[in-house]
Amino acid sequence: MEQKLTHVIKNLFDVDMTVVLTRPEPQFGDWATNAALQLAGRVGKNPREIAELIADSLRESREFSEVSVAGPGFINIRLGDGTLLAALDEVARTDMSRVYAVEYSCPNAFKELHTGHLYQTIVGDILARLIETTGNTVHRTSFGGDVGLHVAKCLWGMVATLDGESPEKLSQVEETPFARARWISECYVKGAGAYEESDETKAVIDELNKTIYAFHTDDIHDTPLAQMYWTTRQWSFDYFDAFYDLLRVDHMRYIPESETMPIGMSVVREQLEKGNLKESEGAIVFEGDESKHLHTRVFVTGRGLPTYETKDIGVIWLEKEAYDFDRRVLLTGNDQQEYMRVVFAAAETFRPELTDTMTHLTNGTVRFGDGGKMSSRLGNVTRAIDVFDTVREKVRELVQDEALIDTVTLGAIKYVFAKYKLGGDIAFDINETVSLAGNSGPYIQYAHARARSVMAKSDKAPEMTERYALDAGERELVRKLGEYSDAVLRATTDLSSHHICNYLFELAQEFNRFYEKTRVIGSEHEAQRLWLVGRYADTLRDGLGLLGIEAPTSM
RNA sequence: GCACCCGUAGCUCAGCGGAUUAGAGUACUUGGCUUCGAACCAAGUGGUCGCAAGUUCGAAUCUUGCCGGGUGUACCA
Repeated sequence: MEQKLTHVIKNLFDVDMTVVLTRPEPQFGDWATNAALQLAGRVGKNPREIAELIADSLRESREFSEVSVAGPGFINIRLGDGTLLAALDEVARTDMSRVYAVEYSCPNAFKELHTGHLYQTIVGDILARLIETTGNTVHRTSFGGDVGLHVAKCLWGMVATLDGESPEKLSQVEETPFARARWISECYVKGAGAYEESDETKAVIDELNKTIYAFHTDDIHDTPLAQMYWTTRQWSFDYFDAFYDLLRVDHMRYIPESETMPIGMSVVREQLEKGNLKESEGAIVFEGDESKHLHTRVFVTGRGLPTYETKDIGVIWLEKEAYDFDRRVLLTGNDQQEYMRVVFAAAETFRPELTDTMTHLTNGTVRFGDGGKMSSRLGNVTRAIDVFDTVREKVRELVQDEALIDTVTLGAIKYVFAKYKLGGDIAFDINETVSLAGNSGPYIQYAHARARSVMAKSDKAPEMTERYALDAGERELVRKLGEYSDAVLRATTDLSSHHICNYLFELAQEFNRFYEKTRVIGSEHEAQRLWLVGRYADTLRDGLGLLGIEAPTSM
């Protein structure tokens, strides 16, 4: 389409321009362009005049059933039914064939996943899939701390809880990944409290912190404390996997801090020698550039300990080594935006080939609705599992089939996180999330199931030919179906899933309008209409699939 | 102080490579199921797109300045 218009314009006015086509209101046509208005200045003619010339030229083609000029000079184009139907099979996806590292979720070991992780895991999973569908290779990674003060507090809490450095007593803890994570979390709370309360304990925990580092640097596995550490560390990893299974998302490679730290440290030593890092007040820092609004950040503290900057550099190096990525996409909370700018700037200084290969996306925080009854019951929920369980309880009231409860629960949760543009805070209203009405996951799932059920009721074979004359309702539906690839393209180029949600919802509404006034089964056009219903159901299924949401055939 | 993000209907949000009459959901009002799944559909109420200038034939969209909210700003992550 665009090319055809570009060609026409070139012929008429000898001007090269990229024509932008938009989807206007149905009353205007299937496509519209304001090219004539843009040309007016360059050609020195009245825009309506230009538009008429272009329109005349387009009218010669059989593809268009109607070309009109409206308003100040818009060209509205209506396609012939055959062309409209044929366009459904045109896929506007580009094969990029690049290698991507996509990093998201990033929970710390020895802690439970909270709401932010839930949001980020789901969004990250969708982003990775979107990148993959455009023909790229994707390596999913997640990065978190398995060493550090939070681990020391936790380990101290374990010792206190078990009344000694007794790894054998760990068998007292209930043997499921979630129960173990819960227990570890309780130990952390105990340790964190003790750390604040007494200076003596604080000193002990600080010492413990060093001991834990030594478990890695000196490869210590046999002391009772080391056994406790390595065992519960593995519990943490098992818990992450269990959670990702529960969410039915792809697993990512978990890269623990202990692994990136030595890499980061060696980069720091190397860059200190090259002069890219400087010593300042006893610390090793990357000096910011005022003109670029980059602030100075510490890479190694005055006490010789690496900061997260160093560990993050380590992750980048490790991923580059492991995957030789062409591009790297990182998803974090938006509080890390400025911090990451500095890390990226440092990475690009150290290794210029990385310049412009890394993208940092940020997500806002999940806010819970206030005022509603359900939200007050949720209270100050921050654990991911609590959100999951609460939504599941609500779904249980509405879905009878036990086997579908998790599917619908995940449909609701994933959709509500996917439907917002990335970046802003999102309001999480429990009632709206599980509501099967409105722009929600279950609404789309239900719409799909309903369409499949209509299909199942007929014994005729769906059939469509390009010569079939569409009636008004059918035509609207076909037009909307044709916008699917646009929505996917927008989502992949913007790396934002909300375009898909908006589209799927609009499509479902369009279908419901069609279905309301059009008889399918028993109609003389049954075969063609079944074909449309099938096409519609497939589109819903594929779109939900991109969002990582299953589309059951009945519910 | 400086930097970044945000400000669109009562609420939650799309739209922002300028363009035909600013859209959805929700809430509220009304109408529609003895016929394919009404978790639906139709109609209505509701907005000086934070404010003010500027660029343009044309600005929610681009520029600048304000106001308001959030976040970050050297040894935490």
